[in-house]
Amino acid sequence: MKEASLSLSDIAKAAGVSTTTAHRALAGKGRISRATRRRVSKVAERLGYRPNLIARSLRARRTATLGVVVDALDSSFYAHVVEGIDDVAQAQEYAVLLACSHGVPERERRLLELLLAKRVDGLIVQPAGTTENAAYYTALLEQAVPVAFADRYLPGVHADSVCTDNVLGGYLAGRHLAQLGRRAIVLVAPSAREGATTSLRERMQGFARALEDQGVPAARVLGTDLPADLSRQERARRAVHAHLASNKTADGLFAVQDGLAVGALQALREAGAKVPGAVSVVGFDDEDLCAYTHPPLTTIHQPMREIGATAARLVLRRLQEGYAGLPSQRIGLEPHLVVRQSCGGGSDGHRRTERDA
Amino acid sequence: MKEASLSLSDIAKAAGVSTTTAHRALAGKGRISRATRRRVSKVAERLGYRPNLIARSLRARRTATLGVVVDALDSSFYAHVVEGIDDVAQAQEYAVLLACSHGVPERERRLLELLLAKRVDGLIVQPAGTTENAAYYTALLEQAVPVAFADRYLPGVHADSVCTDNVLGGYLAGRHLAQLGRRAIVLVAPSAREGATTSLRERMQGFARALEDQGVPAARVLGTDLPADLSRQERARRAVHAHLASNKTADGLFAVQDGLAVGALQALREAGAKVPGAVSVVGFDDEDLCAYTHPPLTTIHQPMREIGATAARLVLRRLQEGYAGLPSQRIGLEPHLVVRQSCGGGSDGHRRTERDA
DNA sequence: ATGAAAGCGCTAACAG
DNA sequence: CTGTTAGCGCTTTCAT
Repeated sequence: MKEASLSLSDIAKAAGVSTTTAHRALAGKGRISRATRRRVSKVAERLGYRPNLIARSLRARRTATLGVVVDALDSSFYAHVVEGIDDVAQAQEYAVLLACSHGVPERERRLLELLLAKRVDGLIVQPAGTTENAAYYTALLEQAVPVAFADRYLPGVHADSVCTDNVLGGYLAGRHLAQLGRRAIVLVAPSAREGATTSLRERMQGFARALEDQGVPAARVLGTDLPADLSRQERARRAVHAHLASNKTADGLFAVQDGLAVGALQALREAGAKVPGAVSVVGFDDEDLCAYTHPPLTTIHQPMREIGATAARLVLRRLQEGYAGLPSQRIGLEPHLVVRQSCGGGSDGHRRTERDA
Repeated sequence: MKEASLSLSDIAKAAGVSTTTAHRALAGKGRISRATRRRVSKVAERLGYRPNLIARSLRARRTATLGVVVDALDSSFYAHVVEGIDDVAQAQEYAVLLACSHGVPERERRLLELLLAKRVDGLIVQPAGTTENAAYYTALLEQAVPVAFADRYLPGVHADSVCTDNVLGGYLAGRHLAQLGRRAIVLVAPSAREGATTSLRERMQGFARALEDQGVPAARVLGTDLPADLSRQERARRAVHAHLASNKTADGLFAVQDGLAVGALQALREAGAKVPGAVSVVGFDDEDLCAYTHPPLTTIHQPMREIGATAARLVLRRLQEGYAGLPSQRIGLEPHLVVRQSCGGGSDGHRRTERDA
């Protein structure tokens, strides 16, 4: 068993030079003779020298590490976003410190403090809550910590952010239902906590505007009275059942998250309402499971990987170009409609996007 | 804008004490008067002092960080595993450095070297390949680096590992098909690369043994001749089509990964073979999408979160109890059969496990 | 109860 | 081309 890891000075000693020389040899810069360089390199290799990046970070005051805090990984949505981040980070030789906040603002703050104490160079976060941490983030920005929000943002906090253009996404959903001739349209509301986020609010706004533009009556909102702790699926299932039970009708339904759409589909099936014959259903996110629901779910696709990659690039840009001059930017990536079979019209099972249409 | 972050000595200065005293005040140990302690704490708080964990790590020779390398996050499987790791890590005040190897052994090694250079205290990895990195891992273990494999292991490498009991999982699948009266059973092979992993080999072994125990003819293996770069779904789809086209029959099918099962289901549907009427299909993993396939997929459930959590605990145990004495252990977590509707027999759509059955 | 000093491993400024 | 020295921020002797 080899002993504790070797330091530069061990290598230097073994090669019979000073640590500075050893450093220059391995870093490959500064004046150094070919010969010494090769000799030192060889010794380092032979001994299995592994530079101590902690020491380097202390000295350099940078860690080449990005901190990432997300709600959770259990929906394919954020897993893809993190992959996008990882891609960009690896390409630029950055590492990623990851933690899940489980949507709890206070926990998020605790995690951010930990990452910051570990001196990450920048932060990418899917912010939980709405106003709880706003002042905290503003303070971070004043300290010139590079922060990029992903998927959601906090109004009034001037950090960079990358989201899907949720207003547009909602609009596409609404227009699609309207153009299919649907007139009695309902919308399944998310939980109060999730519904307070910018992304979900914007989806609903865009949706409402589309109906208005198309001269369709505003959508009735379902499920606002349900308990907070239900799963998305169960929440939607109950909301739709309640609606149907009170003898109300619907020929179009928009769920602002795919998870809700799944529950709605289930309720509709249980109630004997044909989808898409009697009711057209549109979801939002385009999670992996959408291709497998009954019937396959027409939904609004978010470019998940791209969200992560763009957020990472935003942070790295600030790191590389210097923080000061750059104004914060809010980037909205373009969503598109994926037509499957839950709305009628797109009956062949092939995925079709707005562009093809 | 506040200036660059404060050090302990800044706090000390502001409080009119030595850095040693400031340290004792904040660390809350060593002899210190109540008064000084409170005073220093107050100053630190007021100034927004954030300890530099990099410096602490350099000094302490530990980082309170776990390194995690996985194939990818894009199937729900590994996303759940990472969540399990994160849970345990957070509970013990550890952070997680995450990177994706995309199944490439050499990239995996490069990432591990990076994490090690960053001086993570331990490693959790889903090892890519079979023998490519075996010597590398053995060397790491000799250097007393705590390594735990998750989901798969490398034969001959004596690291801790946590996997589903894949032999048992395969066995459950085989027995289920046999007990349903299926006799012409086929097995969809994974790609050569994935098929070389311990987990997939063991699934196939367990499956074969079950058929044998039940007196059912050995399964014909489909798709071994397909190109390497197909998606799982497409691979299975083609394999099944080819089988059917050559006028062979099958009344039972086992796919060693859910992704393959999805493609098989698709091919069967395209060919007009009723599932589960004419053919029973069993998958493996119990990914999120299984509940949504046509028909919902009966599959072998792996305790994903638990795999991650257990691997994390294994590494932490070595960290806390000291490395030396502990022999490596291979942990096999119990899988179970989840009966949905792709096999017949479980027709109510409710999820039923072996235990309930 | 408090402080001075050294050192973790690296890098850069400054000689020579 | 090479070496000496100092210091990143923290913790830990070892005094006082």
